[in-house]
Formats: sequence, structure tokens, C-alpha cells
Amino acid sequence: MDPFAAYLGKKRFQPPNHHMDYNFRDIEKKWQRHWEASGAYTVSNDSTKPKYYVLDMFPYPSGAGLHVGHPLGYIASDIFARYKRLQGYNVLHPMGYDAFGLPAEQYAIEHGIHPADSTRQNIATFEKQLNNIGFCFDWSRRVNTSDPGYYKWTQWIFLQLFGSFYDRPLKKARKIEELVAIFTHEGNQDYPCPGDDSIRFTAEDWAGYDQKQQQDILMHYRLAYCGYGEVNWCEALGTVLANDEVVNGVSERGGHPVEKKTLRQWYLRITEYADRLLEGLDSVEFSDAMKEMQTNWIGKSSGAEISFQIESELGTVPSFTAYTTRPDTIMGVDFCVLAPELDWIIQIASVEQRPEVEKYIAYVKSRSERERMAEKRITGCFTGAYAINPFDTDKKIPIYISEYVLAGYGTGAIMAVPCGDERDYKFARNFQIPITNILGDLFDGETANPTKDAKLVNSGFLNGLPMREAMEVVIDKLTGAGIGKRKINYRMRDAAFSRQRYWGEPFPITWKDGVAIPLNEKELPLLLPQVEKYGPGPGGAGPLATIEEWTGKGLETNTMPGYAGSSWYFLRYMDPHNTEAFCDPAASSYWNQVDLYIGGTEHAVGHLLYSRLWTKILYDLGFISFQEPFKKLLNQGMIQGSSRFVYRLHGTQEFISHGLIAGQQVDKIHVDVNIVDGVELDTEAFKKWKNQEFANATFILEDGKYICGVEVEKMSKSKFNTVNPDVLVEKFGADTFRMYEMFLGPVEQSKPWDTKGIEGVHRFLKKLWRLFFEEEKGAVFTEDAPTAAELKVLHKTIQKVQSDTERYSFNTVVSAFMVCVNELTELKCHKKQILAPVLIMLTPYAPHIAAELWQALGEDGEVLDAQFPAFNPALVRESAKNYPVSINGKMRTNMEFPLDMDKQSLEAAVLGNEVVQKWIEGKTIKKFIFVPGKMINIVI
RNA sequence: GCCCUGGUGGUGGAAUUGGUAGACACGCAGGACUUAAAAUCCUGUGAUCAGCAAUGGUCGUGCGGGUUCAAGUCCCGCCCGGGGCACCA
Repeated sequence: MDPFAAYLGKKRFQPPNHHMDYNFRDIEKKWQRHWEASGAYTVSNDSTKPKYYVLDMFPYPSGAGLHVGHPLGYIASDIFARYKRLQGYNVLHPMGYDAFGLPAEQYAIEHGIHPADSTRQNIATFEKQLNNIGFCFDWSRRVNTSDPGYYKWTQWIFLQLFGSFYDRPLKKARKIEELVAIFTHEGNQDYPCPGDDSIRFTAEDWAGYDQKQQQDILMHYRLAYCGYGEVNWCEALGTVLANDEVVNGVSERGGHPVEKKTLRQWYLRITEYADRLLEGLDSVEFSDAMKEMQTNWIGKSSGAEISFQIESELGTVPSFTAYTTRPDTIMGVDFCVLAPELDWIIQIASVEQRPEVEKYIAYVKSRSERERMAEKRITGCFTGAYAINPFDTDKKIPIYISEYVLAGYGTGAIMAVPCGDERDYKFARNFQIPITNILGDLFDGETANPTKDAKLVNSGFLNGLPMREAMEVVIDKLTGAGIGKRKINYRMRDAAFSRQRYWGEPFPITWKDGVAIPLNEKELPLLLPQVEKYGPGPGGAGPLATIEEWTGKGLETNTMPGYAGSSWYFLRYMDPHNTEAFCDPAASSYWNQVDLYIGGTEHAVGHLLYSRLWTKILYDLGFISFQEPFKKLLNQGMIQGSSRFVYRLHGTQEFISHGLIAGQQVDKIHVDVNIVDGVELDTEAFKKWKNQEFANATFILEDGKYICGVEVEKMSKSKFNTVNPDVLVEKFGADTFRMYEMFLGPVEQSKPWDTKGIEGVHRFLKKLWRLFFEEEKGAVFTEDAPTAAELKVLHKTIQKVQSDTERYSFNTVVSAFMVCVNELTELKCHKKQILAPVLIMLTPYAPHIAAELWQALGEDGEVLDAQFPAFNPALVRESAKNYPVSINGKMRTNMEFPLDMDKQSLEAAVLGNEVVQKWIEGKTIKKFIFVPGKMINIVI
């Protein structure tokens, strides 16, 4: 019921006073309209104030709309943006949409709706929902990655990547034309080819190459280049699948078989930037965990490449190269393992082993990389061929293939040392391969020991050497003999940058005689063409391959992946309407780095690494003046869903309460959390739910209630555990909703959503309201001068709100406000001099109620632009401390002492205390510990 | 499997640098106001033992060890949940 109507019904003979009740619906609408009309959130690039840039990871506008998990980070960033504004900063706080992506395309395939249309609709829904919550986004800077005005510049940046190479000596990107000049003068002797280091040529060679040969070589240097890579191919669907669309080797949709297929792909040469991406981590404020994840992803290791001769029946493959981080263990190599997908494996297989090898290769082809790495079982297959240890040519080493060796890492071949590596050890045991002990006493024969501190034995020329020294000896010897070399390796691979899909940026590339030719800048944007069908093209090509007009022009039929547009969007917000450049250098040098970036850890290695890469390249090419995009990163936790279940007695329409299901055969069914109060099912609502699918349900209750089962799962529409923020905003208001999301816990922590506690926050705002207006009396605020006690409450709050906001501890700020209002209520404080600063502090958290009460107090200007109150330590200073007194570390009593009391008299007073006496009676005091301002501990 | 992360009352959480574990809320119980309800307000609320009570004892931060005068916090080992693992975004 409308509170105002209720009020009228009760007090019909008094004139209505809108201020007596906290009428949040009217207040919030009023201020949202006002702020929109006044352009309160429009941000200028031209300001004398210091700048501050607060950014959220922009959302993919899914058809399911916003759920309560989305706004968690947005509320945090909104609070921080508003807080910085109160501190006198010019704050950029934009929002936009990462609008290309697979779901819209899948929806198009299933419903025939063009992705642009469904995306537009989804964005409208998202934006309406976002606006309900009262964010201070500058919507005039909104970006949409699928808008041609935006992707024109994504394509433009791609052309810069295509037209650049990484100069290793200078450690920066340069124009490819400059590389051509180098080749013309001196060949590539100082610029070994990153794509294939066997390519060597002189200036004369280069001059002798034809156009195609030169272009093929340049392709091996470009930062965006074309190559070949394996994808998950599903023949039945005729399409390439993402890893998470493949479950147990079959497609998630339809359960069709999936296998590896090699396709032409675009890549970004991120491996060239591996070292700079690592070094850059020192200059940014990411959590240690985040830095660790990125470091591990890049996976830099140093070791050696070692060439092994092969002895096989056919003898057609003379040797292979293995990468190892432990060249010192070379004499302990008991077998080698190759990646099964290497195409020459079958040539080294013996006649006897060949059928088994073929069977094993087929098995691996059906496995996703994820499955291969997660596999606990040891599988593999002997090839029938042997490798020769380069330092002991009498030692024949069996060559195996196994799925745990991936072709994409290192050379796709490992030398296995079972006494020093656990996985090798288990493999050796499984295939009964004899184990050579090169560790002496440090190997017990039972478990591998990965030590680097052993003195080598059974190691020929290395015997007696400590392992750390042996590494250098082996590398030197390998290099001298020309059968190996020192090698820095990265686990990170070049980033696949093409998708065989429709709903992405088209590549501004045409193909002529196998040569990729970039479009002229003036031809951008290359618009995504209309298609009839969104299904795949022939032979694994994307939908664009089905358009004759497109293929007729020789245009590239792949499109860019989701992370293309999101790798640079933070730059576009700075200058969103520029048609001449992706961002004016004046704008990017004013706004500079994102000062605070908020988003989930699920983007730890993907998006965050790619955008760091793009920023570095744009910096190298002179387009921007900084090389790390995000100065400070705050990871928000995931809001999980708390699912509810009902239990149907199998084969009936009878539902049995959770406490009674033991021993019953039941069907466990997800039920909409919105028709469950806590765990109690609203049985009438249940009968109407899902178009009355359960209209005939009957219930077996416990204590007169139907109790549901509970499980924490990902929040998802299909699990009926989503909670729509609109419903909560309607019921409690945006201010309550904002504060409740923060009150839920630390913003970094994941937690299941529970609506139950929201009323506590709502009560707090009502209680705050009553400091200003009371039901009977109306306005109760006064001009009186505050007392010392009231000032102390205020300044304690200022200190807490400021320090906790600055360390992003928003949940404790909310409770600080609660404590403040509780104490002011206790003190019956209605004084403007206390209340006004409280409103300013509250503005970032609950902007609408703060604005309304600020106006009611008759304060000047907008509370949005007020000045954050200054903390005065003198007003909170204490002269005494109530000390905990412990005996042997156990708290026994409290005693109050002046803070400046000297230790002697304090010790005497403590020892004279009755409770202390009781505990130390008859025992000698070994130690008296006194930490001034903290605690007292007596050791007996 | 590998990498990261979390685990504290019935519930969400607080304890910022090793120093009074459980702030602030929810829920629950009892009470006030009301014809009644809603709203609001007040009191209590980790477990357990003793006591009519005031109060006092013991236990207690996933589990097992350790360091320390003192451990939720530091160290070692383990268990369980969450995220990521390269075409979901």
C-alpha cells in the first residue's frame, strides 16, 4: 500500500505533509528526472579540476536482462566516482556495451531475428534497469562495440597491428615499412623471424623474392598475422565450437561428435610482448593474486632445446627437438613423449605399433585440450621408435606419444626424467619403463624428487656436479656441438584473433592470390553485410562465406573475436564522438590511465592481457602517451544464486516438504526463488507458476509449511534463481538497493544472493529520515549548536567513512552510517550542523535521499557537488582507554586507565585488581606485558 | 590435473599492523503502543556447564600440528566450496 494513502486514511483531518514519511518512490523519480534534465552527470574534457577515471568492465547485453549480480561492481564504482566528485575531482564514469558475441548470433540462428535488432532491444532493457538504480554514468559517452561508428576504429586499430612488427632490439612495435627498409639493406640477420626462425635471408635474397614471397615473409613478422590453427570442429553442426560448448567430446547442443580441424586463422603476436607484459605488472596496482595469474599465464621459463636423433624403421624423420627446463637431467632421460597431434608421428611408428598409434591419435583427436590436461588416468602409446641420447649414443630411449604433451607448448616434445618429475615417474611406472636414478640418495624409488640441489650420479661426464652447475655445462656443450641451445620459453601462445562467425567485426582485408591486402583507411568502416542465414559457411568458414558479393570482392570471411572491441573501449569513452580518430591525443593525455577499474576475476587473463597488449602497441606507435591502461584494478566477487528446490514424489503431482524426503523417490525440481520466502514455498503462487504447469499440485507439509531445499549455484535464468533488481528497487527504492548490495559483504568476495536482509537497510534509511522529520511533529531539525558528544559521533563517522571508502570497504561504511544514525537517535540530535555533513557523506551511497534531505534543510547548491567534510582528530580524541587485562593471554577483566599513565603505576593498579589477584594468587609473575593503547597481559 | 581464491554464531558479515572474536544487520524469542494488524520502539540472543539471580567456569574462527606472552590473523600438512585454463562474455 502506498504510504501516503495510508497516511491520509489515518490523519484525514490534517493537511498532507509530503515530508513526514520517507516516500522513496517519489523522491527517487524526482531527483533522477532533475539530474537528467540538468545534465548533472555530463563530464567535460576541459576542466581545471584534477581528473579521475572510474571504469566498470562493460557488460555483454544478454537477453536475460540485468540480475542483482551485475550491479554489484557498478554500485561500487558509482560510489567511488561520486566520492571523488565530492573531493573536488573531474570524474569520468562512463558505461557502454560489449555488444558483439555468440549468444545474439545463436538467438538469430534459432529465431531469425537479426543480432543487431536483438542487441538493440537488450541494450534498451539493460539501460532502463541501470537507470533505475541511479548511477551517475555520463550516458552521452555511451559506446556500443557493434556500432559501425565504433567498430570502424576497431578495424582501424587492427590495420595498425597488421601494419606493424615488433622490433626485438628496440623492444617496441614499429611500422612494417621500416622493416622492409631494413631487409632491403641488410636482410634479416639482426631480425630473426618470430614466426619461423629458420627463415634467413640477405639483402640480395630479399631483392630476388617476388611479391608473394616477400609478403609471406612479412606475414611472419606482423603483429596481426594469418596462420593455421586447430579448432573444435563439429561436422554435424557444420561449425566451430567454443570449449565450453563441448562436453565430454560431443557438442553441448545435440550431442554430436567434435574433433580437431586445422583452419586458417588470424593471430595477434602477443608472445613478442610477453616480457613487457610481465614487467608492466610492477607499475600497476593489481592484487598479488591477479599478477600471479597473469604471470603464470605468460609462463616464462628458461631452459634448453635439445635435438634428439630418431631411430625408426622407416627412417624418414631424422630427429626432433625437445624443450626442457632441466637440461642438467639429460642423463636421466628414460623415455621421450611427443604430442600425438604432430603430423609426422605416424612416419616414425613401427609396423607393429602402427595400428595402436593410429588408434591413440584418433582418441586424442576427440579430446578437448581441457580434458587432456584434466585427465587423471595415464594414457599413451609406444611408437616403436627410439631417440638417441646425444651424450650417450648407446642409450636407446623409447619414444611415446601421450595426450599430456601439447603440440602448442614448447616444441610439443619432452624428454622424460622419471626420477625427477612426478608425471614422468607415474608414466614410467604405468608402462614399466626402467628408471635411471641420477639423484643418488635423494631419490627413494617411490616418488620423484624435483630437486635442483642433488649432486649428479649415473650421469657420465656430469657425475659429481651439482645440478645448478650442470645446467650451464650441458647448455654449453649442446651449443658447442650444434645440437641444442639455451632457450627462453613462454607458456602463452599467440592469441587467436578470428572466429568463423557472423556477429563480430569484419576484417578490413581482401585476399588476392593468397596475399592479404589491407583496405584503405578511407574505406572504413567495412560494414557487416546483411545475411539471409546465420548458419556456417562451407568447410568451416563463417557465415560471410555464403555471401557472393562478399567473397566476390575477395573479402576476408572470418570476423574478429569478442575481445577485439573490448581491448580498447576505455580509450573511446575519452572522446566518443570523434570521427577523425579513435581518440584525440589531447583527450587521452588528459584522462590518461583508468584510475580505478572494477570487474570480475573471470577476466583475469583474457580481457586484461589483451587490453594491456593493445595499449602497449598503441603507445609504441605513438598514438597514446601511456602503456598500461588500468592503474588500479579492483576485483568484484561473483554474486551467486541461491537455488530453491521442490520435491515431487516420482510419478505423481504430490510435492513433499524437504524435511520429509528421506527414503522417498523424488524428482528434484528448481523452483523460482521469487515465490519462496526464505525456504518456505508460497504454494498458491507455485500453482500459478510456469503457466499453471503445477496447477494440480498437492503438498505434504511439515509444521504446516512447505520447506524447499537450498543449493548455491551460478545465477542463471534456467535455474530460476535470478533476482531482478527492478523488483527490489520498486519495493524498497534505489538507495536501499544500492546500500544493501554493499552491505552484503566485501565487494571482492563472492557470495550467494539473499534478499532477506534488505529490510534492515531500508529501516536504517527510515531511521535517518526520522532525524529530520517525525510523524507527529513534521520537521524537527534545528539550528542549535552541537555538543561535544554529537561532534564526536560525526567525526568518528567522517574518519571511518573516508578511510573505508578509500580502501573499498563499502560494507563497513554502511554499518558506520548505521552506527552513526543509531547514536544520533540516542542523543536525540536533530542539529543541522551535524546532519548536513552526514548527508554529504551519504551522497555516494544513497544519492536520492541525501539530495532530498539536503534540499529540505535549505542548504545551498546540489549535494552532489558539496565538499566532503574534513575530519578533525581533536574532536574524537580520547583521554582514557578501557584496557583488556589478560592472564596468560586469556582475557579476564577490563580496567580503565588514562592514556598517558606511566607503566609503574599502571602495573601496580593492575596487580592490585581483585580479579587479577584471584588469578595470580600464589603464583609468581614471570612477565608483565603492557602495550600502550592496546592491552595488558600478565604471564604467570 | 594445473593456477588463483575463500571457509568465523541459525544467516550475511566485523575484527585495517599478531593484541577484548562475533561490530552492524537479518532471523528468532519476549515485551510496549494498537480493538486488531502493519509500522515503530525496547530487551535478550555463539555453544555449554554451575547458579533463583547477579555472576562465574570451560569450549569456540573448516580439520590436524607448530611458532608466540598472545593466533581468525604467521608457518607446515590436509579437507571442502568458488573462479580460470586460451572460440561464453
